[in-house]
Amino acid sequence: MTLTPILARMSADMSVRVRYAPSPTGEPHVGNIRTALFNWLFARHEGGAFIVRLEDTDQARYEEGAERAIFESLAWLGLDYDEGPDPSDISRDIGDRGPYVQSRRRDTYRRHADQLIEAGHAYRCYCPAERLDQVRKDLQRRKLPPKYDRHCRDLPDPPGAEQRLESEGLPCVVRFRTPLSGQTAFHDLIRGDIMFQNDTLDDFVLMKSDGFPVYHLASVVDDRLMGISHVLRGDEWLSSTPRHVLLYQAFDWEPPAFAHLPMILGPDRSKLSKRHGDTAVLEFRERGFLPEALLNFLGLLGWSLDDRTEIIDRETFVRSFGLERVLANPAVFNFDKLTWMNGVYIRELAEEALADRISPVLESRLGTSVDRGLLRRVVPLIRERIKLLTEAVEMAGFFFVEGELDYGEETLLGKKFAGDPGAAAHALEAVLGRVSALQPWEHGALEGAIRPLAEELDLKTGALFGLIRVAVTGSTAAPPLFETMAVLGRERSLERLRSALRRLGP
RNA sequence: GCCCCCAUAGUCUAGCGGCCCAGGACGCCACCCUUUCAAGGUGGAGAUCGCGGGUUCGAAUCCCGCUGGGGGCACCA
Repeated sequence: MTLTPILARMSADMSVRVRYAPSPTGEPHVGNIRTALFNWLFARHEGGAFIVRLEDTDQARYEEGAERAIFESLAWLGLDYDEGPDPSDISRDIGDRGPYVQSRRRDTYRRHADQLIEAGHAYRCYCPAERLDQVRKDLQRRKLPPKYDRHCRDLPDPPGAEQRLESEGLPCVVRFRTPLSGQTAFHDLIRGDIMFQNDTLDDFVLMKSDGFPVYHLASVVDDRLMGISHVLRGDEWLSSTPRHVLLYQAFDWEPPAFAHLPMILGPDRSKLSKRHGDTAVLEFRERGFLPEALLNFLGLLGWSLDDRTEIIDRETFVRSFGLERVLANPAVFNFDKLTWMNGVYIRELAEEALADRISPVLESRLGTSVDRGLLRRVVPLIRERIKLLTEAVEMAGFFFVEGELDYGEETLLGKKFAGDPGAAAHALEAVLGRVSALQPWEHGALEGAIRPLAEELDLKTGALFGLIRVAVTGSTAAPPLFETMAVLGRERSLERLRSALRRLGP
């Protein structure tokens, strides 16, 4: 009876707890969400908890609506979390180790900063920004590392000096008193043992003058208070990890396990960012990517199942994922491969399911409502022809629009009838004559009626079919002709053939 | 400038001392299928495993150096 809570606590302490800690400074991009994915996979594989924490301690960089984009990106990819802000109301929490929004934890950070000051691990710094800039510039000009010169580290001794400065209204920051010598080492689950000389570090800021903490303090305090067992984050954090380890030591806390994930690079091999184009997660949704395809692709950036498996579903990922197979080297985001993979997923989707995905895309792009029955018949014609949902617009939009199609005479005539509109008109008339009263109006009958016509007109089948194709679809690339005409229906097909004829003039 | 990380084809990767004069995938090329476009099938080009030293009977695999690339060095995260 007394054992139960102890055992429960022990297993809770030993269980895996990981977090995704984005800051609401914009829409999450794919590199960022890959970190979320690996955290999620690790948590799910280990049967641990996946926690989301909003790191909104930079008022200047805050962007309106960023939280919504974060939650939407996670939801779109199906990365559910166990603890974090309530997406429907950020002022509320899911889970009992919150708040999960750092701006609501300010007194916690203040308390911990004070604690460090009292213990002699931190101090107040009154240097104005201009002085810091000056110092930094000087050092850079002298080709020296741009570090804070520790001007306030040991301020004039008279007791009360600090208070005096404060009462004079001087703003101050709190800095960490970094050891001047020695080294700080830690183990990275992906890279092994890493060591830094303390004298290469400087007295970094813990609390800003606006009362907000800086990342280093906030994340360490939160990771500790939230019971984070493993910190899986991007490689760009590797060089600030010694600072974090030093903080854990100053607090006399056991640090979590660290694993620095390889970064995702743009085509120019620099860290992926907005300037590489459309890298925002939700932008991929706009462009017609399937979340399961993006997830599959991202899961394979820096991790692999074996030497040949490319298509991996969510369950297999969860079952197989492990840090042992995470690579240390960065990966360039290969857009072509993602697009190919998206095509694979589209083809694997059941027709009904694919119709569900395509319908809203068509409706928003075409600006009309899409008839479900018609769409259901169109899907089998295009599913092997599109790699992106948005391609359904070009490939099959003509099924859903009324009125004249938008194409020019040059397209209609193509190479085969170039300069000879008379012959094209003649062929179209022949087709109309042959097909107007055709019974039944279906694929086989249409082909049976039109194919022989080519020979009768002394035309290549390709030439005749091509002409009809443009007339009926408005494009030279479309689904198979007779199926298309069958689905489009007699009236609309004939109408479009007549329209093409009219364009060729008398 | 200093610190740290990384290094197999254009790209993503397999490889953890002999099975590899290196396997898979995207992309590319050719052919087949074919009414266009795709999808599919077959075949192909493409890597002196960044370079140089070691260790070892034997190295893509271990060690060292170099070079190259990336990241960090804010009152940003």
